[in-house]
Amino acid sequence: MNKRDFKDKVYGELSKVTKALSNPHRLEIIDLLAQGPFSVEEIAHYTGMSVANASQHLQTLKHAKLVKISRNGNFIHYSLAGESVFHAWAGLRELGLEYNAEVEKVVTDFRKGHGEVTSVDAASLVKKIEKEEVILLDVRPEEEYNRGHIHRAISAPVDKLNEQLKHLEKNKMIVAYCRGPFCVYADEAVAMLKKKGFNAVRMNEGYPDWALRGLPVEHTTT
Amino acid sequence: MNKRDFKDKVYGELSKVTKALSNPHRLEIIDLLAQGPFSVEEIAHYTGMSVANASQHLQTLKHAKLVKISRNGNFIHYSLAGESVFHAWAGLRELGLEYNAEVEKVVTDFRKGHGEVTSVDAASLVKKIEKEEVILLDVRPEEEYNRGHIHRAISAPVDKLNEQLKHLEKNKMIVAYCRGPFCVYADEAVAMLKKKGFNAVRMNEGYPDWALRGLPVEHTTT
DNA sequence: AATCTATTCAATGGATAAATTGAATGGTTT
DNA sequence: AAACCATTCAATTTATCCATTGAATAGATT
Repeated sequence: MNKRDFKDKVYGELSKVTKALSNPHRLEIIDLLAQGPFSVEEIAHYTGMSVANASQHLQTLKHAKLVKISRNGNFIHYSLAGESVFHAWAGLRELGLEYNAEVEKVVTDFRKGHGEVTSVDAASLVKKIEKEEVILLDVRPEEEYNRGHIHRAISAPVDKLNEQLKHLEKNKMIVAYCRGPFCVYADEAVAMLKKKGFNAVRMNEGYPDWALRGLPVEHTTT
Repeated sequence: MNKRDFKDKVYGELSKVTKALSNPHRLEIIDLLAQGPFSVEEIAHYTGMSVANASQHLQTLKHAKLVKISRNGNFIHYSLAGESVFHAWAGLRELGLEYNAEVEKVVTDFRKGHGEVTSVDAASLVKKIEKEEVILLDVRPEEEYNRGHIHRAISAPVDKLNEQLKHLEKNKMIVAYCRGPFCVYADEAVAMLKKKGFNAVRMNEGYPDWALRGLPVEHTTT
């Protein structure tokens, strides 16, 4: 095998992976699967695709070795093939947020539309959370909280947040987090909390970012 | 802007970036530009494309904000738009090498074809290099060495390596590095050195990986 | 100002990707 | 074993991508 053939093969193989990542729906799927396993129907519903279409995209991701499957009764659950898939996704996310003004603009505009949602980063929160100087809310669906969440976080799915308001102290800062920087649950939660007079901000990083850095989490040992 | 529109916009914008990365030629260009700026003609020559075709791909990369240009006399030099482009590329590279058996197979097969080239990683070398227990050869074209290289590395372009052989000590281990894990210069150099009776290995990481980690380098201050 | 030259553009034809529809598959459960 | 259900496949249409060719552009040099 000569030099040129080698290069063609290497970059060709790698481009199979990047090709699988070159579609908005598939990126959304990757971002979702970073939370854990989901069935095809759940994925289709969450991403607003038809089941057949979602299935096709999942096949594409599977052939690129980006996701893997596991059967669970009648359902097939898809999840990321490994840690470096999330790692690579995080790299692309960062690239988008740092160098593509469009992406950043869309995100900040959306947050302004929700009443100036301000965000904080994980690093500045670790100690405050441990000392219980802030209240940490996990506003993802309860199912995802149960799979794993940040240490000391309280489950408060955004659509059931109303019921929990009375148990929250008004004088403590409230930090809401969800799936990641593009997840809107935290924005909705912060907007609602501020309307009710709470001092609330969102954390940019999601659960998977936190967990990958080895910061304290709680999860069911399986 | 509602939830769905927001997601469509965010993942849509991000997919423009991944789409730009979804072509083998463009990946090769990114990998090359990690070494520094190159003209269109140089890029075309190195990647074996026609100039017009290379230019088109470069336009694609430019629109995705992955590369930037700078004029230099009659030439336009392309380089990576920033550090997180290399970062994201490194993430994808790792993904390919870890989860895509094909990529790894191609690389190891190629090295076997060059007489069992063994490789070492940067971490294990830092101290040995500083103590001068090993000889470190930069086998990239001299031009790239001049732009920046690892501290204590000797420039020994693979096509001129022959002349330098007499100055090398036979009893020290020789480590060759080049552009990165997919760069073949180091393999060629190691194969040649071993044939002549030297104790040679290749380093997987290239100059940009080394520099990004903040390990000691020398470069022209511009 | 005219020429030179690296780079880009525009147009073409062939190849590949995406959403939709409806049918098929293959484990589960009754 | 039959019925069921989540998922996948096959076929179609539409849209987008890629390499090639030859012409155009826009800085730099003379």
